Amino acid sequence: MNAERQSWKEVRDRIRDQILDRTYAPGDKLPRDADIAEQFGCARTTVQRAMQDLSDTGLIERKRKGGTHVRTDPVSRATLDIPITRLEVEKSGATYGYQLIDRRKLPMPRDIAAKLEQVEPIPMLRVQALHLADHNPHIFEDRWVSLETAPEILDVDLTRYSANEWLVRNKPYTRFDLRIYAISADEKIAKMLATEPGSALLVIDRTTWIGTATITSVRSFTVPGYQLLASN
Amino acid sequence: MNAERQSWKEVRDRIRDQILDRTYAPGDKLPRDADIAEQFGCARTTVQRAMQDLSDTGLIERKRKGGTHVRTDPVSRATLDIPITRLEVEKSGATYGYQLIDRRKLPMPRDIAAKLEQVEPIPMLRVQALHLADHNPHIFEDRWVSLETAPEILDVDLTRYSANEWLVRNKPYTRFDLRIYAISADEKIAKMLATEPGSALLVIDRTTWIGTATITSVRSFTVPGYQLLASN
DNA sequence: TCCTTGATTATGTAGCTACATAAAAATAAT
DNA sequence: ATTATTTTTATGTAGCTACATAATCAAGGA
Repeated sequence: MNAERQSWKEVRDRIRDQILDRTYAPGDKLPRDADIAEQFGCARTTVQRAMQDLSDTGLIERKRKGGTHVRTDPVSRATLDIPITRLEVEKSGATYGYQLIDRRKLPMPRDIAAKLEQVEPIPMLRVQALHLADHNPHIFEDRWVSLETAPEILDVDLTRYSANEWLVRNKPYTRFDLRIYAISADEKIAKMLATEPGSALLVIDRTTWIGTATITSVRSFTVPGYQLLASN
Repeated sequence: MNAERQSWKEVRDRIRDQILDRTYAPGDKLPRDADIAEQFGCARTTVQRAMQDLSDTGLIERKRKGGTHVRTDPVSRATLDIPITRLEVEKSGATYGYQLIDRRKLPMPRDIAAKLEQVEPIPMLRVQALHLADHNPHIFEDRWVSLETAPEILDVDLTRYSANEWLVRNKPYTRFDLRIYAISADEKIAKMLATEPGSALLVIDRTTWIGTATITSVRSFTVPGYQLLASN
């Protein structure tokens, strides 16, 4: 007869349970996929999928020939979703507003060049804009856009549409880089976000590439109290 | 004869390219997996794997019977790795140091209860500790540990080993929740981190569960200048 | 002893088939 | 017309086989 079909998620959970209850302690070697498959009465494919998932989430480590080991130092691997700012605001139930502060072609400053991993200076458009939630400042973004990769941005009416939105829709990236930190608001930023100079702000630096070509680099200054959420 | 074997990653990249070059624009419906498979001369399984990956990274959306569509509002999905603090410090090349500030059984305060999604008050251990990098303050952690889920923590010598490390090694979680924000350092925290009151700090709130049982909730105050990195 | 080379082996991946499942579309019943 | 039911269909998943690949281990040679 045949055992019940079991999904790889069930198998994953059972293996995870065995790790949690110390059947397999940190550092221990797990049996070969084939053996586990036999033990569970399922196909090796299924075990492989389960193992792959456990490996992805950082609970185990797998090496060809070396076998599977329970990680001694499991990492917390969280998924961070960064949506378009407008959608984020609207999802919270607030009315979204947008305001262009400045837009001009400028030579690429040194620090931006570094972030873009760009040696040759390329023409760029600098766009500063404010995102509002219920008419209150929400995020101030200071953005540099490559005019080599995205020259069409020059024809976009940035007083009406945010570069954020236009780029995300029209210039999909293949790679990006995030940097999250806190700063004290200086005079200018404080005024922009209608807060006090010196208040602590969460800043999100994001740079995107398509292939090796640079698209854009943004520094987003969030309003005091802003929180980034993640989970698994 | 047979076409060359192709990996699902190649297939994924080719499909992604077609999306990037607007063969399939945002909102467009992609052909059925089977048709793409035929077009590419590979098995449907391979296309399925490729599609699954594109779906995971937020570029496309898939629905049974509904088919596959290019997302109109692609999300940036980043993976955030949060290692054990000691390893993070050591990886940066600095010497790690640890210092227990306080450790006591306390009734569970209201805000912690909320974070733990805990209705009934349970006995908890509060642990405050400082992580050092090259003898300088690096992260100050304010932690609440459930004595129901992790009673063994009472037997751990927390003056020598950090609760962070002990928990991560001994109490694997099945779920966690992250919250990242910025605060201005108050007197106490400033002193702890050897910085000025009012400086902007990145704070990481992390709560973990095993099943529905709560394990711990930590608030980590990072030293000024601390950065969280993520990428895809 | 050290280095190279080759065999071994556990995981990784592709292709196939078969069936499950959700959702849309078509049809029947009210 | 509107609702309920059935059929259709595209994705999702499991199991199988076959082969690829990387890491390890063992054997052989300088």
